[in-house]
Amino acid sequence: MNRIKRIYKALHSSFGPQGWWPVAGRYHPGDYSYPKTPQQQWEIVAGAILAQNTSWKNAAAAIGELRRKRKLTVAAMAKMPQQKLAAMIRSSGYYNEKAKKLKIVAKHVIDNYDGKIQRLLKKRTQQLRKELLSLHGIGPETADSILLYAARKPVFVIDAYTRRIMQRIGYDQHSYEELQQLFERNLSRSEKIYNEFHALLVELGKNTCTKNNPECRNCPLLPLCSHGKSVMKQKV
DNA sequence: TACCAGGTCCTCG
DNA sequence: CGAGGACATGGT
Repeated sequence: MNRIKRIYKALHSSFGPQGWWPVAGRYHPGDYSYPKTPQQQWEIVAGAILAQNTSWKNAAAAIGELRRKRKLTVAAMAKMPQQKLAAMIRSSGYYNEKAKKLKIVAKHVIDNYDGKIQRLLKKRTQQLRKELLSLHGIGPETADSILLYAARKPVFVIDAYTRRIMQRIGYDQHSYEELQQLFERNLSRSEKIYNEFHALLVELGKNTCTKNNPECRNCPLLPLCSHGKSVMKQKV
């Protein structure tokens, strides 16, 4: 078994299934049947934008507010005044930028897919990826999150946690594409595995492999990590 | 008080 | 290319 697979196995054994992406307000561990509806697909697309460089808690509060006000739909966001939308998603931070981005994507779906998000998400993976990246406000991580979690395509998502963890373990890849290829080349092309793996990396990055003072003592990757080993050696 | 959090865009060398 | 700044709230 290669090193990447060993990392996955160690994380999965330690943490168990994560149940990403949170849909309908909660996680669904071990249940890969989401999203079940276009409404839920859009919830993931919007969530991916709202979560940009922000804690999930803050993004989730914005999603909750949109749901409460019945604005968590393509049609509602496309026609709502940007300023009004911005006020509703205030908790997610960068609310003016994000309101603009949400409207751009919603309008794109209205103008090109009759407002049906499922039509957009049904396109072939690479074509869809390019189309998403062409929209202002959707970069590689957001595009790949949409591909993996909303469209359920086998695309590995790279985020800040993944970068930090892989760098500490000892990998020298640094660009988005390099890291993505590292994972995709060493794993079966499986949407479920990519889904769980990314979620597990986030779990590790949030609670153990933190930016400052990582808890290497309790890290399931300690035997596989160059940083962890040197830290533990010094501790003695 | 600072720093961090499930990025992206723009500008400048 | 890569570095640096702007965008902004809520938790510790």
